[in-house]
Amino acid sequence: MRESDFVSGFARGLRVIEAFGETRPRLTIAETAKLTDLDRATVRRCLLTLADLGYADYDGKFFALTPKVLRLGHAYLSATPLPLVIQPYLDQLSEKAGQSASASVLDGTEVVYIARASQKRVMSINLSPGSRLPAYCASMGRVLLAALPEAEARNILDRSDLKANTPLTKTDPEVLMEEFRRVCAAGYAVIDQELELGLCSIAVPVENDRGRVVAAINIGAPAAHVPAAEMAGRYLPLLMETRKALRLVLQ
Amino acid sequence: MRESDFVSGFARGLRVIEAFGETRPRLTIAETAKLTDLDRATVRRCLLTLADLGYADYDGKFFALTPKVLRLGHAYLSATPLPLVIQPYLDQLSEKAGQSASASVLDGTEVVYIARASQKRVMSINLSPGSRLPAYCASMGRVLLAALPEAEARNILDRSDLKANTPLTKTDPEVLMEEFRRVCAAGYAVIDQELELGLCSIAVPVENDRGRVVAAINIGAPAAHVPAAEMAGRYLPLLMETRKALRLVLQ
DNA sequence: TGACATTTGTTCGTATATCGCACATCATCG
DNA sequence: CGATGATGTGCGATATACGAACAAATGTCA
Repeated sequence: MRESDFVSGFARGLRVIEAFGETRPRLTIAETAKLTDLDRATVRRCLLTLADLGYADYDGKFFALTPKVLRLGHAYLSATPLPLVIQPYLDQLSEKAGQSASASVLDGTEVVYIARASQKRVMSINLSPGSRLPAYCASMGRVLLAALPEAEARNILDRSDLKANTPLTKTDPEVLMEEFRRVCAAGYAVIDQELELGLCSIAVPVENDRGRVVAAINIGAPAAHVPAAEMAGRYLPLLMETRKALRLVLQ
Repeated sequence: MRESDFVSGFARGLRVIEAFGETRPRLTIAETAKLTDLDRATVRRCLLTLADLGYADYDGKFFALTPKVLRLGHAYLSATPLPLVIQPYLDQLSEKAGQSASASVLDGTEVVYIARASQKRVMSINLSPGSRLPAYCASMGRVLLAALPEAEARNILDRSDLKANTPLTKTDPEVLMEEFRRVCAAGYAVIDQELELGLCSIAVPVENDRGRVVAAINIGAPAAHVPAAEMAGRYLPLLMETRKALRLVLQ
């Protein structure tokens, strides 16, 4: 691609949108400039453009995104058949298992939830389509990374912030790579409270009819209710069944 | 705002993103140009920029959005405390009612779902945060429109495509305006299969501690299970209770 | 099949719009 | 009041959009 085939004004604007998020509901021009590392004048023009298009509100001091920006993300969710196709299977899976079931894809070092069927319980995880988790310590992340060529998986690990969310979190790249090989061979991954204490999950990859891994599905359960050792015995058959059904419908 | 405070390259790029969606997973340059009414060369630059930034994939012929664009919409969901605060209340509400509960805000002529707690049932509605419904025929839309000054509500109706989704859908602007006045006085709205046959719902507005309407919450139920006439009797107390609790925590 | 018409993708020159800097202005606070 | 930090603005250098022309692919019809 030639350099002139790049619209830097557009790229700068997208960076401005991403500056919002994670407890940053309202930003001033100067704050946004610092976060994006762009010139204040540039940021100002982008923010005023967003406001003019209705993607942001402006009270003269603070800018805040409006629900209209959801259209941008929604363009992906509604344009991609994947979430729509997977949802009913997920609903069924969740009902049969009596636990929450989710589907996700890989984006860089993170898994992104594209669909979810949650069970109403006392301990409920606050996840919904669009939510992100670090791939290295999530069950779906493990199967998605395990499906990649080793070099790619290692590259993603290198770029990941491998921190111990709990005392059980595996953070050593070598240990993780070994785990990926095990997951690849077994066809599923179990996480025992590596993301959050008290939470276990089990995931399997989902392939399309050509055998390419296009997503992962998982079942999450409270460790107090289902010990990690029992996850596979209880839920693997259900997951495998769903995986097989999806393989037939995903082109 | 001066004309020079508008970054048209950015605005054009956002239009390109929105061109995807609704059964348009993959677009060529020429298709996108037609949809956005932009020059092919301009569209090409925008799409290549998206691909370069990882927001889109390009196979030499078709462009497709990647999960990364969800970050843009997610910037709103995670930056706005509203969805996060409302979710646990919604979970509780859904559990007590034994039906799906949702929260939404108004965006133009549509309501946008910002949180949802769904019950696993045979007949389950496929809605999630980011989903959109026309406001005029949705229960949450009715209470949100009813909370606006009459002139504004009428303006939105004028801009709406008032079509009869079912034989029960109200499409006459005068009838709807009258309905808004009734909803405003009663403090809740009931929809009897106006959006889809077999689906009833009831909604109430949610105010912050200063009394401003910031969202709406609703409960949806199969008409076969709960006739519209029984919705208020069964669910209004629960909704009012949730509304009252939210009013205390929303600043 | 082959010739023609149509559509699509790409390149290029130039008029125009945007960027980033420097400076002006304004508000806040010790 | 001066210092600090924020927003608004004018201007030259630079980057981008537009339109047209070209190249390549695709479709059409005899």
